[in-house]
Amino acid sequence: MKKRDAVAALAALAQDNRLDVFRLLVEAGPEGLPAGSVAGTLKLAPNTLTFHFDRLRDAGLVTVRRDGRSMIYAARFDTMNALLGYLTENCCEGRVEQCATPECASVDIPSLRKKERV
Amino acid sequence: MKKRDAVAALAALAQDNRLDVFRLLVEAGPEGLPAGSVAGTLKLAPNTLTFHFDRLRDAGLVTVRRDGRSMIYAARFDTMNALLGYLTENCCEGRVEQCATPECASVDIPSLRKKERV
DNA sequence: GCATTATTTCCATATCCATTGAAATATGAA
DNA sequence: TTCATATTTCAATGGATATGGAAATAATGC
Repeated sequence: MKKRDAVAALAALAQDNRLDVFRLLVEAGPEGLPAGSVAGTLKLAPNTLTFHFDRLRDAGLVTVRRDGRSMIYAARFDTMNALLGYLTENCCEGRVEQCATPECASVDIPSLRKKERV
Repeated sequence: MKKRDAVAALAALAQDNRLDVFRLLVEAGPEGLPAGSVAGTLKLAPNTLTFHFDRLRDAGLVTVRRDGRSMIYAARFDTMNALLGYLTENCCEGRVEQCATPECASVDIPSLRKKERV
C-alpha cells in the first residue's frame, strides 16, 4: 500500500459515523448489508449515508452491488489488512517490540526494517 | 482504546504532512527529534509544524519536552500500538484470517471475538 | 402506465482544516 | 543587557467536510 492510499483509508475511517458504518459492515461479513439496513441501525439520513459510503468506497474500504432496489455494501478486508500492514511497517519500524500488537510483539519481522516515504 | 480516541488518532494520521512527521519521529525512536530538525527535513514552515504537532499531541501520538531552546518531539508507541489493537479488534472481528497482518494471520486471538460500539 | 420503495444527486450552509505572515515568547550566548 | 536562535501564538483566508431538504433516478408490483 502506498502512502497516498494509506492517508485516504485513514481519512475515511477518521469520522464517527463512517467508523460506525465500517464496523457494522465488518460485523456483517463479506455478504454485506443493504444501505437501508445500515441507515436504520445507525439512524443516519439516506443522503448522508450515501455521502459516507462514497468516501469509504473512494478509499477502497467498501464495495457495492445492486440487489433489486437495494444497494448492498460490504467491507473490503483486503484493504483493511493492507492499511494495518502499512501502519505496522511505517509507524512502528524498528520498534516492533513496543508497537506490534501484544499477540505479535515477540515475533521478529524482517520486513519491518525497510523504509519508504512518498 | 475507546472509539473516541481511535477517531482522534486516525484523524491525526490522516494528513499528508502529519503522517510524514509521525513516520519521521518513529524512525527517530524514543529519543525524539527537535522541531527544527523535523521542519528542515520535511520542509515545513515552523508555525505550520507547530499546528501539526499540536494535533498529534492532542491525539496522544507524540510527546514534547524542552531541551534548551529546542522542543523535542517523540512518537508515542503505546498509542500507536493501541490504535492497531483497536483496528484489529473492531474492524476485522471474526475475520482474523482475512484481515490480520500476514505475520499474525495464523494466530487465533480469543480477544478478537468481543464487540464494542461507543 | 402508475404507485411504491430504495437510494442517489443537487444545492445550500455552517463548520472545520491547513497554510501563511507577522508578532510574541523563551532560552542561551556575548 | 542586547542579540540571535528556536518555537509558538494570533489573525486572516481559501478550501474541504458533514449535514439537511428537495428533487431525481432505479427497480418492482399492480
